[in-house]
Amino acid sequence: MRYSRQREVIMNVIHSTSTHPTADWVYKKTQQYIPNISLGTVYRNLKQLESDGIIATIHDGLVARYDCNVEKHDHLKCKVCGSLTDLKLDYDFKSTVKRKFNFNADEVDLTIIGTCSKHI
Amino acid sequence: MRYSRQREVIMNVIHSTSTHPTADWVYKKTQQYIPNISLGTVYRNLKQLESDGIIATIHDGLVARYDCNVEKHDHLKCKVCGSLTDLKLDYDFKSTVKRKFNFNADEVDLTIIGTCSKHI
DNA sequence: TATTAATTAGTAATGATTACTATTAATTAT
DNA sequence: ATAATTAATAGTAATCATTACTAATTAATA
Repeated sequence: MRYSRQREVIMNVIHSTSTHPTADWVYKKTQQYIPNISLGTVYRNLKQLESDGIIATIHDGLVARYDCNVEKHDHLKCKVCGSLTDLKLDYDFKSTVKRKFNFNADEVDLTIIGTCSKHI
Repeated sequence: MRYSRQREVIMNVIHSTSTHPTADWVYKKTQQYIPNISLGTVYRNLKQLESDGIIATIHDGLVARYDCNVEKHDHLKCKVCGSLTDLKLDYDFKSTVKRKFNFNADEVDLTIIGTCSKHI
């Protein structure tokens, strides 16, 4: 993978926020630095950065969000404002599903849906 | 909500499988009974059945799947064949997130990704 | 049986994402 | 430093899942 200014800006934009932005949000933000950047370039680079393990993709309903936190973690999703917050829970389901289903678990995708502290 | 043959067939189709079908799969299946059924009708009814608590929607990556099992449960997703299997795990995260984040949890969306018994 | 309003088929529109192509630009060998 | 090579880009068209729209149909009801 060789250098491109577009990719560098995209990386910086993603690392500048913890809001788990969508591709469109990243696109609009990068346009502030490279006005004629293409949406396809954003998508291509996000995919590339993910496969290089530099960012992570979160499927939030029907849109993809991107996360610069690549360590395994879980999310809190607020029904009211739609915000997504990182958290790390403690669990170990691997042995359970191996025993009960002979299923080899690799990862756990866990989101808790509810109301965040701002809207209680 | 008043009776329609389309909705009845859609319900029967969903209850005839445990594969968590997509809207398109349901559409093709209902066409075997009502050849000129409209895809929009399928979507509208799936949404209606969900809001009546008769079926549940599962967001699998970027497509929606539908489940006649409306009791709270979790899923095993196989990376190889894409299959989705129901299971019920034991956990209680509500008190933890209330204490740590003052977050009011309503539901947990939990999927374990890995390899199912058929492909080990 | 006539009236009313929910439901439908068919089609167009939307929104997110991917594919395509000619051009540009980062690297590499000269 | 310059030319050759090829990854990456901008711009646009295409795709896929889903939703919106509208005139016609049909289940419930008075």
